[in-house]
Amino acid sequence: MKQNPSKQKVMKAASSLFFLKGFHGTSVRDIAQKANMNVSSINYYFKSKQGLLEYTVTAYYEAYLKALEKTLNETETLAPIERLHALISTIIHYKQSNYQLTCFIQRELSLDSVFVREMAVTYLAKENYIIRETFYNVLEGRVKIDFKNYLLIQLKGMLVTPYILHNDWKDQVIGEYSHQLFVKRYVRVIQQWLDFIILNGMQTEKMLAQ
Amino acid sequence: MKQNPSKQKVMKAASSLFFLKGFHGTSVRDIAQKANMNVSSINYYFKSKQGLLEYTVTAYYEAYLKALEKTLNETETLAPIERLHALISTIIHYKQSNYQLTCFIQRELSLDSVFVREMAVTYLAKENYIIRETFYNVLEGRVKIDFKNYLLIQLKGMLVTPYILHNDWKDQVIGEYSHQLFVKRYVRVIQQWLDFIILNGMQTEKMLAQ
DNA sequence: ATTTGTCGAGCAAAAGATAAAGGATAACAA
DNA sequence: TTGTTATCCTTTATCTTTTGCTCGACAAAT
Repeated sequence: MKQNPSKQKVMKAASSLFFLKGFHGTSVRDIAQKANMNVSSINYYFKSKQGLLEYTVTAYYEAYLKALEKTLNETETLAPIERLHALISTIIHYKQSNYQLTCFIQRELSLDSVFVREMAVTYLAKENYIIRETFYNVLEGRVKIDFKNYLLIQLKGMLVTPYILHNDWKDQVIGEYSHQLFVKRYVRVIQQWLDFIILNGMQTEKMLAQ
Repeated sequence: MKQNPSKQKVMKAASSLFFLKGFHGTSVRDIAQKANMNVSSINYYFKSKQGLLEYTVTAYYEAYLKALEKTLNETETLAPIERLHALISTIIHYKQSNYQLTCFIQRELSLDSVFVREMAVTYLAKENYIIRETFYNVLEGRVKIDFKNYLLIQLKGMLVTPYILHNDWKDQVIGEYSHQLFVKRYVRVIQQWLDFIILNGMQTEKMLAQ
């Protein structure tokens, strides 16, 4: 996937601005200026502003899903819980190494547009499937079906929280903040929660049944 | 806080559209059309599009903080954990009863603008203070300081997750979905997590210290 | 009769997009 | 070497639509 350097330059500038101002809040002129590039060049490469968005987001998700599948393949022999741990680690690593795009996409995904719906069908469904199956394999027999949903959402929430509350986050973790350290610690926080879920599944379920 | 009905009509239409399309993705004409109202009237009432935004968001947060403080006052005599439970319940209730605005504001808060920074200083700081103090009172002596941060973020993440992953959410909870039931269940999921944190504080801390 | 609210028309700026012309580069033939 | 052609990229200038907002007229209410 070697890329045209100009194209890359535009995508980088766009990601940065989309992250700060949102898609509609960013003009093609802004992007052109930030990338030291001409407006027409951007339209030449990406056809339109929408095209730039689609190209960038698609590239993000293609690489993301590839990473998830790679992890699944490499952990086929491991126990379900180990596999889930590995998957979580991969997810957080990828998101962290594409920080701005992750935040931007997460935000934009909650909008209502044809593009978002297309992404949902093409990529989110797949991501959801992978996470769900891997997670449910761990829960197997420990928790009632209708309660699994809540736990799954809780897990997914943890996977996106740092990229939504990123303002809070930076305030809190200031000083010791670094990507590596963050990833290491946060992955462990999630895994800790997981272990709790597995051990206490039965009790939790009882409480909720009221 | 009795309001002008026209003003209310505009705010309702705006909330709905901002929720779907975002602030920059919504034009004043869209809002006017949805509210069966003239563009000029909107500018008459709110001075500008930005004014409409500020008015709406401010009203949201004023009522929100008022609700939080009311809960704090009403639970002064209770144990810290009970107090936190009550606070969480109030938060989720309020967010759920202003669903679209909650989703919209949560999304827009991650943008970079003077308005967001103003909101952060005026309201988010206060909200954060309330949640943090109430939460830390519960953790008192159970967990090391630098680990508290992670737990606080995790808690805050749970409080916003439903309003960020609302697409996933509706897919998952379909059928049994209703606001009351949701609130009841979700609050309990969080409280369950809390109980775990308190009981296992020491162990968790050890694991993370590595 | 004065304040308050509503409306249609329209302006000026911004934003998305395109057209057309001009390099640069490489392949190829004279 | 030199000239021709084709392709890819960049730039300048321009077009069109959208958007935020105002103005002045008119109506309603107090």
